[in-house]
Amino acid sequence: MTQSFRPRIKAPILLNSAEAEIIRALRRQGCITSSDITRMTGWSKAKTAQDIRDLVEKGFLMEAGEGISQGGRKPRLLCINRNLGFVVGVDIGATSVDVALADISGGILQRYSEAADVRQRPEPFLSRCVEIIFQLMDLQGCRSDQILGIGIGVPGPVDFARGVLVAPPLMPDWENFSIRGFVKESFPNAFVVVDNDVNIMALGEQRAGDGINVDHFIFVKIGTGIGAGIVSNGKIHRGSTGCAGDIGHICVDKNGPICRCGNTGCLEAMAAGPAIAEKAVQAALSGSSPFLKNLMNQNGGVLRPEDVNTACREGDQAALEIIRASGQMIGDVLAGLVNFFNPSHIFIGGGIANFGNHLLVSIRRAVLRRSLPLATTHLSINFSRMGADAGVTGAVALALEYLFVIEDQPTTTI
Amino acid sequence: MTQSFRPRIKAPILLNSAEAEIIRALRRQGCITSSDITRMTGWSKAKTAQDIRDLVEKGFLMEAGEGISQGGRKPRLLCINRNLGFVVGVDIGATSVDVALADISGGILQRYSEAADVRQRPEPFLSRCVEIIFQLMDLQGCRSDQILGIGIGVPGPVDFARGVLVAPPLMPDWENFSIRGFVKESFPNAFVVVDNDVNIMALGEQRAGDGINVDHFIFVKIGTGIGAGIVSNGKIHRGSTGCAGDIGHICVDKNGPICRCGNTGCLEAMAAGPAIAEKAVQAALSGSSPFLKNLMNQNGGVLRPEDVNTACREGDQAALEIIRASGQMIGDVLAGLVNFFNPSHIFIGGGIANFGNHLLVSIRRAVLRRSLPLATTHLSINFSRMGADAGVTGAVALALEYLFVIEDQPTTTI
DNA sequence: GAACTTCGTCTATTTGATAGACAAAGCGCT
DNA sequence: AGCGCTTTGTCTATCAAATAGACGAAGTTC
Repeated sequence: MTQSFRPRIKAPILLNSAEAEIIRALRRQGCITSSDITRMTGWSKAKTAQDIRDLVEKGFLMEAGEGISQGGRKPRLLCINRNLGFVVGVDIGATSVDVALADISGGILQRYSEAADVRQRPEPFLSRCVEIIFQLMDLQGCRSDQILGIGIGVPGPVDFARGVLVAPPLMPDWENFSIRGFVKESFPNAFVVVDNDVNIMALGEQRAGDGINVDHFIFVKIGTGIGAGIVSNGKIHRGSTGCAGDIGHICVDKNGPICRCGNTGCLEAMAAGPAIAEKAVQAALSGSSPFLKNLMNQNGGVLRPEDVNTACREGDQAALEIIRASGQMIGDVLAGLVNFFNPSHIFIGGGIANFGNHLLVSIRRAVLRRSLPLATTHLSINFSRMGADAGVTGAVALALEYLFVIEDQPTTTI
Repeated sequence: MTQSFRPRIKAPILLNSAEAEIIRALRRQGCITSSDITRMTGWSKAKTAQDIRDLVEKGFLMEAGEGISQGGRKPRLLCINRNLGFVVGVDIGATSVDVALADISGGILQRYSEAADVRQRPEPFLSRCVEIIFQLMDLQGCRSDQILGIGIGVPGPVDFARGVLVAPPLMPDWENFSIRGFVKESFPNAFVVVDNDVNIMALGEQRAGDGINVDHFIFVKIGTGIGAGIVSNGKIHRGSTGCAGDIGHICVDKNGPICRCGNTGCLEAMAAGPAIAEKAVQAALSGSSPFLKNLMNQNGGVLRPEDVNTACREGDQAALEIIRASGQMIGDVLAGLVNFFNPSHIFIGGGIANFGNHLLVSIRRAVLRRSLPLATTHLSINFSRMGADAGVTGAVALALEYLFVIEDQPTTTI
């Protein structure tokens, strides 16, 4: 054996249920011994040993030295073969792109973010993404054919089965463009999955955040737009055409302003980032907030949503009022969704997530006032603690979910 | 063998996945041959024959004569042993109770409805239900120990795991009362499952109505109250505390009337049966509807929601307006839920379901106006065609779902 | 150093499924 | 009626997967 062992693997990776169980245990625990598996699965020692031998032979597992003795002979440790392959998570936002390179068990190895404008055509945008991926691969010493899965989150309605955007308001040029096809040209061995950005954030929260082991939750992203990722019975709910969670265009006030969707008084038009900035400009111009006026002059006549937050921290009353109003409108909509969906957790993320407690308190108050007691007694509403990581973590998780496919799934209901 | 074969079975019935597959095939097709099973499962003839022998021995299957030849030897037909046991479905409404006795494959054998007042204490109410069940059993010649499963739907929020009502507005005396424990005293062999009435209607629509093979839908019941049964990824979504679907208390107008829940402008307070009747009384008194005034005098000063429907059919403009207003409010709420949940179907049932097209058109129009195009292009909004059957059919399906338990479910995700 | 544990391998055995031979039963054509 | 062909159902030999348990290697504890 003159050359190091490097099996050629192609996605998707088919596993039988026994193999899946072993790999799942390894993902959770990192390192594990053969008799650990025997104990947790109830299999005989021989079967466990045989399955492990097979997985090692196929290149999924490798030995990792000896463990500590439990009062007898030292066990041999097993871990996932991190050189088998890699997965990539891409989180495309309206104004930025986040890329992560991860090993096959979901551990992030390299990470990179940069500003980007999603309104350009998909080809140059995605070419730049691919370039970033190659740079991260170089840093890690990873070849193109070792990329086995790529998960991509995009800020618009996705037809999940086809992997294309349908009528995306932010990025009209992307409509029906095959993101999967374009990316796959550079990574022939990879399985490419495209999903809505909020869905991947929800997935990230479920896999690596506070949403772990939570059966029913809603991840609300508040930024330029407002959207929700939904988890029902432990699974992402995408809806019949894949556009579930589009709560930004729920009506809060029939007599409200006109939204870019054409309707009046949509939540997004009244409570999202641009609306907050617009209200701030008005407060500055009307003189009700000297602080904002000052900030606006410094910024060259423009105010961003973050400026309202800054003003609020400095004790500016008008800014506080703007944030409270936003929180209340969001809370009013969430109250209805809590009655309908009865989640145990609501996680709030996106650019607004660092707006601190004033926003959160307003949201909570509105939800508690308008939801049924049975639905709110055990309801937790909090900012996601994952920050910008939720997106890429979820994109990596999405890639992994579709990279490993379990064969022979028997019928689950009668 | 002097006595006919009657095995003693106790719920829940444990099946392995092969047995489950056979029984599922039999449920669908009614009668089936051994080689049919071979073809649809891909198993060898020997395995199929062996499994069938086992199921016949256990009493689940029985032979049903010979089938027609396919060009060779005649096959022996197999069917489910209908004498093995029975299940019961009970649909408790606010003012009525529906009971059905069904065989083990869900076919309804006997059915009975009567008026009942759910506001009384649970013991006498449920005693009457048990009495009805025994009467249906007598008609069918079925013994008490042959009842293997009982599904019960109740009009209020149910803690599904415990099988008790939690803070039910319609039936406060039932709070925390163990329906399961009470019913099980009369049917020691039965597995008793209690669920919300709207959930069982959704289940009925899914199993025996137009919801078959529909992954994501909402069943909306409009009657004295308004509630929704939710199916996500083909499964009932009950939410974290089991009260999902309580859409009757979503706000439609902050300045609206006070609801019994204490809030203002709830959908239920403005668009459900009592609100319709109340508006009709006002229309009668104000003189805007001579027809309703006439009807009210005939009824002794009282108007029911059905009277508005009658008036509308006769061309009464005020009644039409009342119905349209209700439909619009319901549609406005559903529009938000369509954006959030993206179902492919909405089924409308309950006492209002025979209000005809005016209501439906108003609902559809409101939903289409306020929902996103991607969510509505393939959305169907229709009355449930099951009428009063949805409840009991679903209750029977619920009982069956928990009566048969498939062992050794392997992990489905990695 | 003796007694007891744990770990990992190996063998004999059991269990479950398969392939394919074969007989029974039926159809269609001459 | 007879012949060839098909389908059905049973039986047997065989293969594959999992188990139990023996056994030696390697460690710990007293």
